[in-house]
Amino acid sequence: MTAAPVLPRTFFAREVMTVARDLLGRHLEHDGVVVRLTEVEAYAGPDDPASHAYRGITPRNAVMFGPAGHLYVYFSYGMHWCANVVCGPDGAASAVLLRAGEVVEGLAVARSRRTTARGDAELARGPARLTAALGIGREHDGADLCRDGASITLTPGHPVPDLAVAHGPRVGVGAAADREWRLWVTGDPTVSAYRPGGRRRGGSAP
DNA sequence: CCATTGATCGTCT
DNA sequence: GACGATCAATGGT
Repeated sequence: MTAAPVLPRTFFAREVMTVARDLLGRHLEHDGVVVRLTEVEAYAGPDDPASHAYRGITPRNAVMFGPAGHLYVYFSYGMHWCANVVCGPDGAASAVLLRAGEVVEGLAVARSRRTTARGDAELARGPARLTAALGIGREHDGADLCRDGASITLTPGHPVPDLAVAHGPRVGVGAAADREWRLWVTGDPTVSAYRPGGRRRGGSAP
């Protein structure tokens, strides 16, 4: 498909917010579908209460503690997969959650993987929808995006100017709500809806 | 358009 | 045993 160059590992081995900002507008490709990233969220390592790395290394989050440029894929709410790109120096355990994008190639394939989508803007609008549209799942946890011949690749795409980048608190996150580490392309219809963090519903019936 | 709720299970306490 | 970095369906304004 696209013959665009893959991003070098040095791109990912920088401070997590810097990488998150630079990921906007870039293209993520896998198995016949290309998505232009429109929304991302930064998560730091053990010092970030909202991060999966907050309580140290476990079997699930082990990839976060490894080298930058690998995919950290986790299982969410018993039915969805979400994908992060590991960032920063090795061991920093920081990562960027890929929250949403616009399908720019492979529309027919993406539609077949997302039959409940109401329109094309909804195909990859949300972290689990994005992985579904691209066909990314558990087998891609730890995938190296920088290796030559990688099945999942991040390519330059089209840069987004500073004026078009908005930021705010992370979606569905209660802890560290003051860190406005969610970045998105202003006004883009493929950006997901905001939902505040905190716990839903309280009581078990007596 | 907005708010609420069930689905469903790996992970960590 | 409780809790999610979520989604889709439902019912109301």
